[in-house]
Amino acid sequence: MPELPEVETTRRGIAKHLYGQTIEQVIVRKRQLRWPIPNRLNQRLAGQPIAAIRRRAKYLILETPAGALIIHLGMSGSLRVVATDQAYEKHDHFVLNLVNSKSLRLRDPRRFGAVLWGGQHPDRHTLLKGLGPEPDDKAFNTDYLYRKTRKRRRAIRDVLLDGHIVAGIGNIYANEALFHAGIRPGRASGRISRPHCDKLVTAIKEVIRAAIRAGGSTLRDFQSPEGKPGYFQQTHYVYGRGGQPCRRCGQAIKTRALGGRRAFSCTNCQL
DNA sequence: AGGCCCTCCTGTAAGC
DNA sequence: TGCTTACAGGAGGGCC
Repeated sequence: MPELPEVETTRRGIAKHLYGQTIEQVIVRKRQLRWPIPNRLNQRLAGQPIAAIRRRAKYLILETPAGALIIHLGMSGSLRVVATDQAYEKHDHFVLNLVNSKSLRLRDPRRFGAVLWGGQHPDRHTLLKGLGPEPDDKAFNTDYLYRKTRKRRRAIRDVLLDGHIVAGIGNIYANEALFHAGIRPGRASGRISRPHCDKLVTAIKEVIRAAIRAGGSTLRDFQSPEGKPGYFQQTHYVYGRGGQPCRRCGQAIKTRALGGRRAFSCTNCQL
């Protein structure tokens, strides 16, 4: 569910409650998420101060002197900080109680999320080590995307979803960025010219930056840790707008299945 | 090695 | 109204 902007919104929302705090207790209420939550997290983390909470792609990394906890929200995960004595909600699977009587809770109805032990070097974890650059990284530039797509037949939309090429982009922002760059989602990525790669890189950086500013997109499940919705979906040009008029030219937005996931485009504005 | 497909799970909404 | 079905923002893993 949550893509980079929603995960970053979550990070910012919980960070202010976590900085300088100490973990009192770890409670695993349902161990089987995408992978089983590791044993002994309570022994590892009880008494540990929270040194930082970072984001890499769609992963959140909670750092303590004893090691780092890696959290992924999957499709339906959300994190909130509430009073420890507040009743659990349905699907609250993982809990970090803090010494200040606050509680960080991971709620994840579909259980595609993950809680993993990252040790002293979470960025070397199997799931993180092969990730591509962040969209806002200087390393994610025209030359890089051009090079990565040469001789590739894959649809450009699917390339953007591949975290090993660029980190954190999901179906919403892939479709939105492609609209702004004027490229159809199904175009073979190897056939995209250098000027269009340039447009696309710029569009990705802008769309992601704007979405973070707006607090992400609220679709089915996502809300920020404060319970406020994200507002970016109000500025979607194509995603979720099948059949509706293009905001630029008025032609109906087309929806099509691409690799089992929907792709949205305006066939007039995008070539 | 690239690329395609399947899979995990529940909630929601559309369709009949 | 109520039952059934399709689909959903992720992404690793298996297979060709």
